[in-house]
Amino acid sequence: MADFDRFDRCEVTCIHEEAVSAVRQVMISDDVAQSLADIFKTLADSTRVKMLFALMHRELCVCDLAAVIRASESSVSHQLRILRTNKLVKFRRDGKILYYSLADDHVKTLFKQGLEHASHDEAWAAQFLDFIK
Amino acid sequence: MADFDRFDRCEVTCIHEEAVSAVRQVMISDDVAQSLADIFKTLADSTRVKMLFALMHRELCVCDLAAVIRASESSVSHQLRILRTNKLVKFRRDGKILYYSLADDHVKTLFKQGLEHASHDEAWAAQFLDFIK
DNA sequence: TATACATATGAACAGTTGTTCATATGTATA
DNA sequence: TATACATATGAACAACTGTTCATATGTATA
Repeated sequence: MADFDRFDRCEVTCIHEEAVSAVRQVMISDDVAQSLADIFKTLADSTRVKMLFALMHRELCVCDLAAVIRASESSVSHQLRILRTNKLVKFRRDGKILYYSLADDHVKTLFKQGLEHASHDEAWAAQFLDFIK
Repeated sequence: MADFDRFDRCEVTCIHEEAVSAVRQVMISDDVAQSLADIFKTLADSTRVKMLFALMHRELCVCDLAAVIRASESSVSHQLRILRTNKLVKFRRDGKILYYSLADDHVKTLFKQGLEHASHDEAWAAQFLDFIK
């Protein structure tokens, strides 16, 4: 670590010292980088993407969610736990049934940005961006 | 699949048919869900998050990038390939040195949204959101 | 209290991912 | 053309992730 700070690792000969120290000044900590990565990790699975997209439309129970995305209820339940842990969804109970819904609007915004990046100038994303609003 | 479409799987008894078919109407395709998941997957690693955050500040060569985030040059090079493939970074060559930079502003926006979700009412994200602009 | 049922949880397993180490590629300079 | 060096790539391996299957929990109703 001290070695790193002095830029004196002999294997590395091309370092632009000013550039490196300038960027280090503003660099995020490992913890923050990890938190950020964790959010994206939560969204980095097509099953969860489909679940969140469905919940964007309306609240749904576990079993409906499974039917909508054509997945097993067990799988959906496992994934819901991940979404719950990461505060992306909330739920209310009505008898035996749990109704899940989006915790807030962050997911919508993230999906919007994600689709805009994915689509570039392609047209297929237009209707979904439109739906997201 | 026909079974699914008719909602007649005997194991599933709690389906709200109207809800399920309503959401299916607007549901994204598997391909779109996968594309969206792939974008987030690209951002779902703290090494890549740090690399992108560094490149948000200024363009850097592979070796500088490695020094900034304290990772091996080989690892950084592997990760850069992933970022290149997913069109998040671009590069220019100057002699033997390759300078990498962000491909566009989508990453900034995604990080901003991600941090806002992660931070909720916590203060630690303020300076980074401020830096991102 | 017994039964049914919606959902949750745990263990197991295959598939994926990130790092390291060794080696290859491509560019500049002697 | 030979050497140095910045970067890329491939193979190998450990760590992680998502699904399935079996089982548990919790709630309503008979």
